[in-house]
Amino acid sequence: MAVTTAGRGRRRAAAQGAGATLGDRVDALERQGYRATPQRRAVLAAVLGAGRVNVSAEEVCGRARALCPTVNLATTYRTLDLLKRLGIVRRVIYGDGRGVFCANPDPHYHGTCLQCGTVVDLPRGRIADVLEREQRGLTDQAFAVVGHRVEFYGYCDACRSAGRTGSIL
Amino acid sequence: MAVTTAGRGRRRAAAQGAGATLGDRVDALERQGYRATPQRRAVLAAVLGAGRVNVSAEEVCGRARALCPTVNLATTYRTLDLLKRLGIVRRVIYGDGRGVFCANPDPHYHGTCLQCGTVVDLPRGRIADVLEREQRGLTDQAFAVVGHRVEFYGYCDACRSAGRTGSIL
DNA sequence: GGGGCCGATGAGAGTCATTCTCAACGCATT
DNA sequence: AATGCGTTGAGAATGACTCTCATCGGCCCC
Ligand SMILES: [Zn+2]
Ligand SMILES: [Zn+2]
Ligand SMILES: [Zn+2]
Ligand SMILES: [Zn+2]
Repeated sequence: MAVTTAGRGRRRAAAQGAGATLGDRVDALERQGYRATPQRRAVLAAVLGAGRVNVSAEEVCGRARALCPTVNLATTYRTLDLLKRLGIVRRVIYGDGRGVFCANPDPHYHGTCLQCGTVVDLPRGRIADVLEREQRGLTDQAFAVVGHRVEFYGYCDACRSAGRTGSIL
Repeated sequence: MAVTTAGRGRRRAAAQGAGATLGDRVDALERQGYRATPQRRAVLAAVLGAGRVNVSAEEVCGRARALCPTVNLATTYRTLDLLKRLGIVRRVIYGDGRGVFCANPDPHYHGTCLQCGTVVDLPRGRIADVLEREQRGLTDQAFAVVGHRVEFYGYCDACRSAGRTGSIL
């Protein structure tokens, strides 16, 4: 995959949602007044290309360097933070406090492997509305609940087939 | 509150659950072969005395020092980790990756204040079994789900009455 | 009632992810 | 060419947490 500067403004305006492409995110970036530098394109491509498995900032930086060798870890953090503010990526914290990044625009959950710490996307079921109903009842005079977050844990394919069932928690 | 060395072995054996006291935890500690040193008693008292609001290791250390001035931050971490292994405290990670400790033995949820980061205990509703049913359906060939964690977020009393509604996330 | 044993401790150094600082750079505008 | 400004790389700084190691304090045995 190569990162080019082509394509500005000649794509349909599918900025958000499941069908959004790399170019759409570049457009979104520029529409908000940010420059789509080679570094930012590379970070964007790296995090979008990670697929179902979520990636740490360091991994994103490594993948981005394959597309633009000058990408620096500080720039990676800066860009990921920018993308987070624009709603393009999510930052997920798992059990031991490390952060990973997810560019999946569809509503979904996250599952953390108890053995190796890998964080994968899981399809969304029908929990959300139950949780939303519940969270209204949780509000009392000491705390007003406005949202929630669910995290599942278990074992990834690699760890399961290797018979590893330890726990990092 | 003072931390004494008295009471070993002359309390009823209510080691776990809602009615457990400081002394019960001391017993549990010694029954497993660990010494109930003044430092450990102080850390235990500090984390038990925190109430509904969960506390960071540094806060625990500060509170513990009021009971035993020699308590060190390293000892606080060591003791909290020991208490976690014994099931006496829980470590909760909130949105920005910081850890807080909770000694509430009853099943309950945690709510994080989006403004100040305070983590409070919230009563458990009837979500748990819905989630457990759901998590079975989430298991596929790429990930085996074995558990889950829910975290609510909102605004604590202090921030609400001060009209602060920012977000640390 | 002194000596060894061993778990526990304090102080400080080390680690690791993340953030900050600052001089240099790219690129557009004059 | 000179100016301006958003962006960048390198490295220092931060902050939560962990590790190392010399020392401490009971405890058992003689
Ligand atoms: Zn995701
Ligand atoms: Zn795994
Ligand atoms: Zn709690
Ligand atoms: Zn608050």
